[in-house]
Amino acid sequence: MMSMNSKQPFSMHPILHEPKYTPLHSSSEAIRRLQGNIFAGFDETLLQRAEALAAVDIVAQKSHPFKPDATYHTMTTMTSMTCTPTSSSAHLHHPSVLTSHHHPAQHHPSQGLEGDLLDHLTPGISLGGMPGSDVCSSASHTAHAAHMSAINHMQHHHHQQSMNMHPHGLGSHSSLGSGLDAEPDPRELESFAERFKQRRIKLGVTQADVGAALANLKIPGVGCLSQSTICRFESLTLSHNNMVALKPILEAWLEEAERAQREKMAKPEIFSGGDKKRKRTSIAAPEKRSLEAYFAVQPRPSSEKIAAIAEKLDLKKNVVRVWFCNQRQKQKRMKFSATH
DNA sequence: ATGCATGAGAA
DNA sequence: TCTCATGCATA
Repeated sequence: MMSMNSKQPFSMHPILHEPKYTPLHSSSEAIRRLQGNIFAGFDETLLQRAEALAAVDIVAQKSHPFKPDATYHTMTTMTSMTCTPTSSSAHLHHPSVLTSHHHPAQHHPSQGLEGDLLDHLTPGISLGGMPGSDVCSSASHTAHAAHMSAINHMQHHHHQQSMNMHPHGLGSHSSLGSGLDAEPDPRELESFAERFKQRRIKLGVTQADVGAALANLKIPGVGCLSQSTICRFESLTLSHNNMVALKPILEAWLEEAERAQREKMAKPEIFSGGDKKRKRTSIAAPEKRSLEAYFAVQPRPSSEKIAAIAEKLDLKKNVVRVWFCNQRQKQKRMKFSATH
């Protein structure tokens, strides 16, 4: 409820780089690896089991008469990219992001299983036989044809600023010798996020407003952010690093906004005064359950496996691949993750 | 508030 | 190809 978006920032990626990296919840990664390793030898069994579970779920909840259709396409819209509502401002476009390095050495653990695992996938096996529910079928993937590219909004030049700028007071610094970060403290982040939200609301500003207003701060490398990102920041559903990187920026905005308000209050009474839309695939519940089951046993399926799963679920391979990517990301986010 | 998607950069 | 930060579209 709430959140009225009225404006959509055009936005570009701010380049928040972040030199520091917190040991990240080693737990999730460890878990991942563990799963991979542990299950390595039992793939088949587990998969079957996952399947079975998924199937059970399907049966148990087949309540809907039909499945809503998978993708909707909406296209054509004019691009109304208004970025800064309050004041015009074009921001720069920065390619870089906050990449923290630390590659978790991706181990593709044992993926050598397959063979026929996918053979049992039967997501749609509806035992109870419900005529009208053909759960997994209607995959109406509309062909996407050519997509992307050409998306170059205005701007451009400069690129750089890459990952290591600490000149400003944005992150880190003070890394003398030990080069370790400042406050990877989750508690601090959590409380800040909460205070931020409260103060923001007190100011009567929406998440979208905040995102758009960031561009007005003119912080080098920082353009506007979307309502989504602000929302995620407040709800701590961003990666730890992302939270750490965004905190100083939002903090700066908050102070500036409160300062401006005080100023206004102090005074007597002045004032007076497209194109194509992206389509969002909707994965039906049954398919989603199957995906989750697979994810439980193998969070990082090989390309082949992904293809097989996609086929079984009647989804596009890319959709399945992206789903796994997003699922992994989700798992790494803060909130209740193992870190707390 | 969240699901699915894009893109840059790193492996 | 994966990860990560982020966004559009939508519930």
